[in-house]
Amino acid sequence: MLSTATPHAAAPFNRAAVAASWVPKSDAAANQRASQATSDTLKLLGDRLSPQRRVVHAGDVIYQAGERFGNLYILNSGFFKIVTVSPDGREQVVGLKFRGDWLGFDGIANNEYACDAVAMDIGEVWIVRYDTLLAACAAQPALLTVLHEAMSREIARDRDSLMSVCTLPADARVADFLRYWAESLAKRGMRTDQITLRMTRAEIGNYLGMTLETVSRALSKLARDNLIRFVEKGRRDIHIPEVNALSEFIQGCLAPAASPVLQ
Amino acid sequence: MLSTATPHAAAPFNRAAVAASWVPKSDAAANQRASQATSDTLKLLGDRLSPQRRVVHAGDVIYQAGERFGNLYILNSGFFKIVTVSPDGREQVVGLKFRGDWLGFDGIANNEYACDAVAMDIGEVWIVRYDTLLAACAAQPALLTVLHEAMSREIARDRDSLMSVCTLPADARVADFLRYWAESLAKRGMRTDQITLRMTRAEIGNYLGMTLETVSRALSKLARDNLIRFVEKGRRDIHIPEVNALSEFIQGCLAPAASPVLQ
DNA sequence: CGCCACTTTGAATTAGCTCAAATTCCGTGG
DNA sequence: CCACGGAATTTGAGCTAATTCAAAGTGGCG
Repeated sequence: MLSTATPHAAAPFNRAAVAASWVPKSDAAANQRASQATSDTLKLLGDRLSPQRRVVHAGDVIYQAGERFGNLYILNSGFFKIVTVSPDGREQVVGLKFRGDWLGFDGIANNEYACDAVAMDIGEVWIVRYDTLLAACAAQPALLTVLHEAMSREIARDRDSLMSVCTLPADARVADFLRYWAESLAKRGMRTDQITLRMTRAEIGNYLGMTLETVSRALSKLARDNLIRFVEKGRRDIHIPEVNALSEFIQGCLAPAASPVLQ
Repeated sequence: MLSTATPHAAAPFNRAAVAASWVPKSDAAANQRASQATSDTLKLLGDRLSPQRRVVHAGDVIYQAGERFGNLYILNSGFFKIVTVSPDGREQVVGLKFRGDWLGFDGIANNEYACDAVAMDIGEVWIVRYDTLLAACAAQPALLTVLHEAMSREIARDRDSLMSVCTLPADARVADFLRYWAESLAKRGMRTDQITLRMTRAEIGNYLGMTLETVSRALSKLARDNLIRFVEKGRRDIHIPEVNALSEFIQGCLAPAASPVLQ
């Protein structure tokens, strides 16, 4: 029971083997609770901060790396990608943002934003001056709680991202990406059976650490296996009959030789 | 000047080509400022919170995934790794912590920790009850500033991690890992010419998304190129004559065919 | 001193990348 | 309304970086 090497990366610890073939199931009740929580939080923020609102269109840049920090942004609707550029010019999509997510936390530490926030669709962001927010938090502890929870969620999510990139083979990474997107929608009360990817294959590949061709091949494979279906013309709309099936597919990628019956 | 494909992953954007061969240099003055800032912050926290202190030894677990959240921890000395386990048993080192870093932010959102914090050496952590901290922050805005800066830094750092894994080939990833470690020490006023890795090759590989053999080969190559030197017996102590040379090496991995003179 | 975990190195294999070409989609202008 | 052109996507074929498997070497610690 020593480190059973995973397909993609070594597993240097001994605990991995424990949770054999348990597959996490999407929990409809939990999603509904989360959806309510998102709405409640947005209502709280809207009421207490009465923030400035801004309608954005695909491609709009809310803030850019290097720009002086001052505002945090709350995404009321639409989809954003977060992009960083290394000093030597490498670009990387490092995060995706959905309704209820905050943008701009990265700017607090050095008083300037560390990345770009780019809208991927029509949407609305709420603009909150950071110092105004802090003042409001002093009077309303509930606001501070909400703020910290948002930062905490972002930290936890970033780690999941790293885990996916480090431990999953390409096909599974794409499946996990779709699962994540669908779950994100489900947690916000949006329909999850049919999703519209607002990213090109190249962007998805960049986010997942693979080439656009590999993304395309992975999607084709998922379609062949009936885990997804391309809707109509255009390959941006994807029908996912059963989100849980994606999780099982990921499992299958990890333990290709394990027979579930024997042993 | 359209997307010049990077060796490891596609570059889906056009901005990448701009910053040609600019290599970020380690800035001694900035490091000294950062070191002072870390000390100042720790002093502030120590004075205002007079936190409970705990000495830890290598292998000690400060908190575990699933455990009820209640405390944040401030690392006064020593080194920690942050490990997450997916539901299906994949383990992943998702972060490294140094003096002045906080641990436990991931627990705020769901009121339970999402990962394990494991000491890699002897050290001391300061224990702060989260609600106590919030109360103190209400009276001392400086504390809140410090808290948010720490969370912000963690978010930014996690993104750098993802960028490294997604855009760099294996050798460069290892070089970047060493550079990151050395820089982290430098920013805290510790000597950086000779560092002691507290991780096995397997752990480093896990953190960087590659196998232990690949880590070993990459380190051997770096030693062959005189970018690092193994100190004495034992391959955990590494001498880095010139941290900036590591950055240049990373550059070289990215643009193997680019001649710096021509064009 | 000897065991055991860690590391190194080699050889063969393969997942994913690069390069290339064909196809589809969508916006634009005739 | 339809033709056209550029961008995105798909798919194939070969190649390469990194993995897997294997074996030998090394060091720390009881």
